[in-house]
Amino acid sequence: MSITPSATLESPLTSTWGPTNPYHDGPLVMSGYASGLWPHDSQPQFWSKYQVWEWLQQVMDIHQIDASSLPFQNFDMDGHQLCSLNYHDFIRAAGSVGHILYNSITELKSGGQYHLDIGQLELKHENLCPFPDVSYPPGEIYDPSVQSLAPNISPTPSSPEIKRSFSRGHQVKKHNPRGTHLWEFIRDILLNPERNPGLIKWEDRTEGVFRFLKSEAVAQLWGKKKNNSSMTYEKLSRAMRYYYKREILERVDGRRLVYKFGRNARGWREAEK
DNA sequence: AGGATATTTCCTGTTT
DNA sequence: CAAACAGGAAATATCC
Repeated sequence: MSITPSATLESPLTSTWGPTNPYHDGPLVMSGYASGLWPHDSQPQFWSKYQVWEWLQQVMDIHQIDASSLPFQNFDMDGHQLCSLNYHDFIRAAGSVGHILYNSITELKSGGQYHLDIGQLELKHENLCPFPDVSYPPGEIYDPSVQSLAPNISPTPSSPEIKRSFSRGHQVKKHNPRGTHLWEFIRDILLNPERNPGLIKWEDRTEGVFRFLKSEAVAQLWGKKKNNSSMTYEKLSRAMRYYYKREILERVDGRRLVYKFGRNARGWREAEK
């Protein structure tokens, strides 16, 4: 599997994503996925090149790794090709973050279960991470600044256009304050069990019930995303409660720290119902 | 410039 | 008692 040195370096996806990105080298580079359109309902094998990039961006977001340090050009491929890469391919293509990406895609491939005999589906034990990861402190507040991973893969001065605005088909609809809405942020963490340091856990996957395991850590991560270091679970939960009225979340009383996706929350289901 | 949307911040009271 | 949960109000941040 060669990493395809990207012949089509600047494909159609290189428009620009926000000429107004106020924080150039800021801690965050903003996520780039269109709200509600995250293709989690499809198998990675079927992702388009664009979706592969969205996945890359999301994994970077969740790990608080500056996405500009990731050579997206090395992933100029569709989901089928992505799924054929082995661990070393990822290391070659992404350096030290390669193993995170590998774990993520492996998780998605096996977790996403079923057919598509592309020849993988090896290892499917989420508890058996084949590679030692940067494991976040088990019971500590996950310190986002611990980018112990690929802190520098040469900050590629040539601004890697992770950007979006793929005028293809739909997308770019509403407006959301900086990238993702809170519920999408939560959903995406849930959908990335790979290196999710036990922040949130599914209680009932098919029903959309989940529980915060490390509420304050999630709040910190959310705050990090919104560039708000004073975010707390107290405040985050207020925002969560506002979702009840909008039916993005359903109330789950009795169980503390437990929420459930409502009819207006999209993209969290396994296959679709 | 201004309205709409989505939180963020604060707070008082209740429940677990 | 220490967390969570509940919502109302008002302040903010972004978007378009």
